Amino acid sequence: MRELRYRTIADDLRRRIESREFAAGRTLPSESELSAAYDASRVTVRKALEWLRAEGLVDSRQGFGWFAAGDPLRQSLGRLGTIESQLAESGVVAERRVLDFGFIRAPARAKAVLGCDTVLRVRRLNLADGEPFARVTVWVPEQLGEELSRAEVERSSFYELLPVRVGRAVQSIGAAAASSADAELLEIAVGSPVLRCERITEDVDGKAVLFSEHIFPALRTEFVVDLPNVDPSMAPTGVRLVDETQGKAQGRRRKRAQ
Amino acid sequence: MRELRYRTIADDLRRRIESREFAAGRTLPSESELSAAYDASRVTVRKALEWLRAEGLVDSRQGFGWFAAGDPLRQSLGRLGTIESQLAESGVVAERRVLDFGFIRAPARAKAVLGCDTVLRVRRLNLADGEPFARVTVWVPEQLGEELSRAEVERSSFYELLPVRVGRAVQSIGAAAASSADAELLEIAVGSPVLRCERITEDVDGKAVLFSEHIFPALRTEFVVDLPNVDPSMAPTGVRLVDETQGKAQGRRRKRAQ
DNA sequence: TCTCTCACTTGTCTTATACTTGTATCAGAT
DNA sequence: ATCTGATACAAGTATAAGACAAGTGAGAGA
Repeated sequence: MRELRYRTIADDLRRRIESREFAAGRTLPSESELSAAYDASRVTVRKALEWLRAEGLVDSRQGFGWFAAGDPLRQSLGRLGTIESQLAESGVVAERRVLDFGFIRAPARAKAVLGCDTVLRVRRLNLADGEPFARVTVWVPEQLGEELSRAEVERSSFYELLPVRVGRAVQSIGAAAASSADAELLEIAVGSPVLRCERITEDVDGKAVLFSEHIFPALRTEFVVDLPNVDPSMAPTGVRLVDETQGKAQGRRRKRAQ
Repeated sequence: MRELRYRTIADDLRRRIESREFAAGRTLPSESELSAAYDASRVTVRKALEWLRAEGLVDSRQGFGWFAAGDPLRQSLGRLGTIESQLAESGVVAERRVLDFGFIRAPARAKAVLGCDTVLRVRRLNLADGEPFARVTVWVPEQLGEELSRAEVERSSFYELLPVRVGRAVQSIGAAAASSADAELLEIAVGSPVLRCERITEDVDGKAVLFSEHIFPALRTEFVVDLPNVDPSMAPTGVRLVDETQGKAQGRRRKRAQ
C-alpha cells in the first residue's frame, strides 16, 4: 500500500507535538512554513493538521494559527483545573461515599475562611475504580448548605450543586502523616505520608463559598504542575515557607497594611 | 514557532513587578515609555498590561497611570516569587551549603530525563536564617556541568549560572517519608512526612537541561497554587493527578483515543 | 488660598499592513 | 477516483501609528 504523504506528515507532527516541541501559549509553525519545511503543498499540510484535529491533538483559529490542544492558549499560567475535574476526565469510574453529613459549629479555621458560625460539614471518601484515593472534608456556609441533600452530595460534585458562579480558588499543597482514621479509610499504614490539600473556593464576587481539605495517599498520587515559563530560581515555584508561629498571620497582616 | 509579542512583554513586566522593581502603589512607566522601551506600539503594551490586570497584578486610573496592585495574595501564585525571593523579601538570610559536587554515571531516572550517561550531581542544603529548609539534588548534563565550579554553585542558583535560556518546566509534587540522611540534614524525625518535588527544566528549545529533586520538611513548607478561574466545564490544563500504577501511560493512551 | 493653565496620563477610536487560517478552483499524477 | 500541487481570494488576528477625549497633578499667577 502506497503511503500517503499527508499521513506521514501527520505522524511526524504528532511526534513533535507529543514530545512537547510546541509549548503552551505558542502556535505551531504556520501552514506556509510547514509547507516549506516538509516540501509539501499547503493542501497536504492542512490535511495532515485536520487529521490531527480530528484526533483532538491540535486546534486552530482563523487568522491566528494552529496550536496544541492540550495546553490552551488562554491559560494565564494559573488557570489550572481542579482535582475532581481531572479525575472525571481521566475516565476512571469515580465514586463518592459520604461518611458524614451535618451542620456543626464552625471550627476556628473554617470560621475564619468562610465567616460563618454554623457550617455544613461533609466528609467523603472518594474512590476511583473502587479503590479509595482521597478523603475529603468540605465545609459550606450554612446558607448554601441548606440547599444540599446527602444524596446529592454523594452523586455530584459541589461545583455542580452550588447555585453560585465559581471564581478563583487558592489551593495549598502540603505533606502530613496519615492519622489512624485516614489510614484505615485509605487502606494505608498509620503514619505513612499523605498529601494534604486545602482549598478555598470563592465565587465570582470574591466571597468564600467552599473550604475543603483533601487527603491523598502519597504512594498513589502526585501533583504535576506545568510551568510554561520558569522564574529564575532553583526552588520550585509556588512553594511558600510556612512558619507556624507567624506565617499565615503575617500574610494577613501584610494584606491589611496596604 | 511564533510567539505573541504582547505575551512576552507581559511576561517581562510580570517579572519586573514581582521582583519589586515597581514598588506597590507607585506607578509603572507610562504606556508611551514602555512602548518606546520595548520598541512596541502602544496597542501592544496596553494588551500586555491588560493581560496583567486580568491576573490582578496591576491596575490603572485614567490620567494617572498604571500601578502594581499591592495585594500579594491576589497575585498569581504560580508565578509568584520563588521561595528564595520571598525569603529575601521577608528579611531572612538565605544560604546554600554544598554537600556534594561531582561527576557520576547518570542514574537511570536522570539518564532517561537528560539523555546523558555522565552527569554533574550537586547536592545542596538550603538554609533560611541558619535553619535548614530544603535538601536539593540537581543533575546537570556533563557538557553544561563542566562550566560550573563548586563555589559558583554555592553562591548562585543554577538558573543564573547556566548559559541557556530557560523555557518551561514540569514539576511533580508528592509526599514521602524522610530518609534517615534527609532527616538528619533537615533536623526532623526519621520517617516524618516531607514534600518531595521533582522538576525537569527545559531550555527554550525544549531540551532538558536540569533535573532536580527537592525535599522539604512538611511542617515548615507548603505549596500554594492560585487557580484564577475554576471552570469545571473547562478542560484542566496544568495540574494532573497522577496514579503511579497507570497514570502517565494512561494519559498518553487517552490522548490518542480522542 | 484659590483658580487657571499646561503637560502628561489613560481610554477609545480610527487606518494600514503583514500574516494567519478558511475555502474554492483548476490541473496533473498515480 | 483520489491524492497532490499551485493559485487565488475572503476573513480573522496581531501589531503599528496616530488622533482625540477625558482625567490627573503640579505649578504659575492672582
